[in-house]
Amino acid sequence: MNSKIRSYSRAQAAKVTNVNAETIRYYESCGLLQPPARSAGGQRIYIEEHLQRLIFIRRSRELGFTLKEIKDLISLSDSSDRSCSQVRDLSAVHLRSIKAKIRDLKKMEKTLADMIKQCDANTTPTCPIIGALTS
Amino acid sequence: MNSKIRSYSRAQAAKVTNVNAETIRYYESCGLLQPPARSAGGQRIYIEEHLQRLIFIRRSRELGFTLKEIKDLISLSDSSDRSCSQVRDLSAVHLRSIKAKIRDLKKMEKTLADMIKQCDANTTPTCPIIGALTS
DNA sequence: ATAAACCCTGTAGCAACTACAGGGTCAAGT
DNA sequence: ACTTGACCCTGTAGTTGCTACAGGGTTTAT
Ligand SMILES: [Zn+2]
Ligand SMILES: [Zn+2]
Ligand SMILES: [Zn+2]
Ligand SMILES: [Zn+2]
Repeated sequence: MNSKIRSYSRAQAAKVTNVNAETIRYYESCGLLQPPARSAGGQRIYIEEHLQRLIFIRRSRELGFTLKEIKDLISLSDSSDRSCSQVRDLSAVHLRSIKAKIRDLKKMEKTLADMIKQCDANTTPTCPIIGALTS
Repeated sequence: MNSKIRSYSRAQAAKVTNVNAETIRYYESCGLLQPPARSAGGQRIYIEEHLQRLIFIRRSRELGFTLKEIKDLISLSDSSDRSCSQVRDLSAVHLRSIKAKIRDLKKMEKTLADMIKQCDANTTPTCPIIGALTS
């Protein structure tokens, strides 16, 4: 005998996975989420499998992976053989891009902080921030 | 007697300011760049003033300011009175958002680096990165 | 005169959603 | 059985900051 399969409406899936209900539909349209079964009236019926994938996507997004990268991660995780090194490489590439972003932002941060400091010390009628941007 | 005014085509302005020619048109459409005079044939004729503004916009973008923020900076820089503190405040708000982005990225960086380390040390058939995202 | 190089407008594409409009469906309460 | 309200459906448009066309017109030089 089969055990009963727990199913979920879109709103329920959204609540459980902490992924916005509209976004769930969007992920399906991008091919990130398998299209679920439909009720007689045409409404989507999600099962645990979908929730797991949604959580996978959400976690990956929280780590800054693009949807394209996540798609690749998903297919790697499905094809179990030798995927470990490929997952590692994908992640390493992504890590480098994060480091690059941090570098860029730190440069902005420093420049801005310096400018604001000059602005604080300013006694002339012209704002040194505007000056620096205009020069 | 007037000195001659040096004028520039879009491509020339792009070259001098290091702003893409299409982007220059885009900035005009957003109200960031004053619409320049036109030739008899309808082509835009830029002068130094436009170049300066384009450089201002580019520098601000390099500091991560949004176009909306840049618009505000421009109107502050035009209305010279008491603008210094307002420019400072706008910049300080922006600086905070940069700091927040850095914090987020650093968290991602750490998590990812840890995962990759675990992946390197992995001897099981399942990639621990996939595992961590799936769990 | 004719070609190359540029310009014009308007529109569509990118990423990753989010927010409708204008319907249809479902479950609970009466 | 019926109604209400909450949900769902599709398709489309908006967001940000560009970038890239298509299908023309203009300028400039030879
Ligand atoms: Zn691995
Ligand atoms: Zn990445
Ligand atoms: Zn100032
Ligand atoms: Zn900002």
